[in-house]
Amino acid sequence: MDCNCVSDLLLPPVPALWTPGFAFPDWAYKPESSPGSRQIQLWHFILELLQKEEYQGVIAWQGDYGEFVIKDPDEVARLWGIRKCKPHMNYDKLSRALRYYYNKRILHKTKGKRFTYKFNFSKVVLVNYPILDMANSPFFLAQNHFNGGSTAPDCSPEAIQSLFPRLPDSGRGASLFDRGTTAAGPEGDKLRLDTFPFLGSGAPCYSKPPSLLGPYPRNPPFDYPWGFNPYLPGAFSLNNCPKLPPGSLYPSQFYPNPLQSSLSQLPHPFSSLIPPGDAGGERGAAGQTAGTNGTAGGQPRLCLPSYPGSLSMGRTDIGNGAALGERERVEVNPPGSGLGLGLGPVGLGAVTGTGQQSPTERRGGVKQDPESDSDLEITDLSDCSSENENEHEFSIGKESRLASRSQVVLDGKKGGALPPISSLPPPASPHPLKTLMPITPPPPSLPPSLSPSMALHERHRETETLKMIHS
DNA sequence: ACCGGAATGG
DNA sequence: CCATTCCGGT
Repeated sequence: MDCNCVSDLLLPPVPALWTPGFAFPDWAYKPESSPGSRQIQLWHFILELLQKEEYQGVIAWQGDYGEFVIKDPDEVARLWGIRKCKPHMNYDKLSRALRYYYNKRILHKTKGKRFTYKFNFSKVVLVNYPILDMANSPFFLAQNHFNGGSTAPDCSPEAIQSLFPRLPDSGRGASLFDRGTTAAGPEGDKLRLDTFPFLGSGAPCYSKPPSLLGPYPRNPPFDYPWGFNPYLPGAFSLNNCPKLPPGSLYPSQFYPNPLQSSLSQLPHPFSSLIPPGDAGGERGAAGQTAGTNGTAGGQPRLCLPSYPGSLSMGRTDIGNGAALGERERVEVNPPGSGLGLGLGPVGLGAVTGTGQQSPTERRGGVKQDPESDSDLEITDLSDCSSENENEHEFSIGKESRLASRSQVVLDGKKGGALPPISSLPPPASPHPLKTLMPITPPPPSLPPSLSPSMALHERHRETETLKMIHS
């Protein structure tokens, strides 16, 4: 049968980013993930749901960073079934699939809490547009921390390099890579770490990525080498971008673009660049329609390459755009390179007090008690280990390959489907910040010092401090 | 509810 | 590879 899944429909021509001076690697333009444009993956889907307000009654972030609760398992399964054209999908099966992620370290179960899982992004690397992504990725922010700052994120040159295959080297200025004397193939180039101060190895570990450092674009914490400065309006010529359909749950090709989402979260200049018209597109799942605005998913709005589902970060991949393999990846966690991004947990209290969760309590089982995890950020060492014995870093007993793979995860999507600022709830929001934040990741509980009311810069300071303490 | 093995399919 | 489906076991 041909269930008419939306996913089958509209597979838009590959989007592309034409921003001059900001070339993306070939793979970035690939519609889906590298390896043969796979189908949507469950965890991608989960993330998608999570970032959509419409589904908060069904699944939502809750608890620790990266932790989410499936409030309505059946519904989630149903949605997944629709997406995959598997009419007989049910939570049992879906959960089986989720369980497979344990080994891959993409997810793990939060024991003791029903229907609660947690993304493990500590090893996850945002591939596409790391810089911005990191800014948005609460996981990234948080987990680096939580998983023991020790668990360094991939800051190794290799890792980073793999992240920036051959990025922008826009006109002026330094290129991302040091084209060394010796010719460097796609593999030979060395990424200049200094390019990403916040990733920097020697550099100070910012508790937050640049884009979160300050409320306004005014003074970027640092300069962006290749002349690209996300804070500057010209950074992304959104105007020239071909638009894509809203990051809908369906066509995976439409994965929200990190970059864009990042923009949407950036202060005015950028957010305003984002074309309105967004989400909504869903066919109100189970009736919970997109309250936002029912604009059918007709209008495009992405201008970046769609999210490559599972890009492999293997540096080799890059040159050959096509067959990216997920083959052996670079050891991403070189023992020595540990430096974490030290990103603070700060999710910028987006949600803290907001109505992130709709009372769709279900089966009276799902506890909604953020407190349980709400200890300090630091506490979370448990995180992956919530029970996860073998969390001892990577060396997954199984296959190191798996491990690396999970890091590959790139995000892609995290913020993308955020409703355009314009469609966000009225400014009524208590905190201005809120608008800047991803609705997605709710920092369940912030240390007092990080309360949303705190000025951003203050927080930054604060975070820095914490960071120092931690170290 | 949750787990993970096994078989199977795309 | 990534699920999907089934299923026995906790």
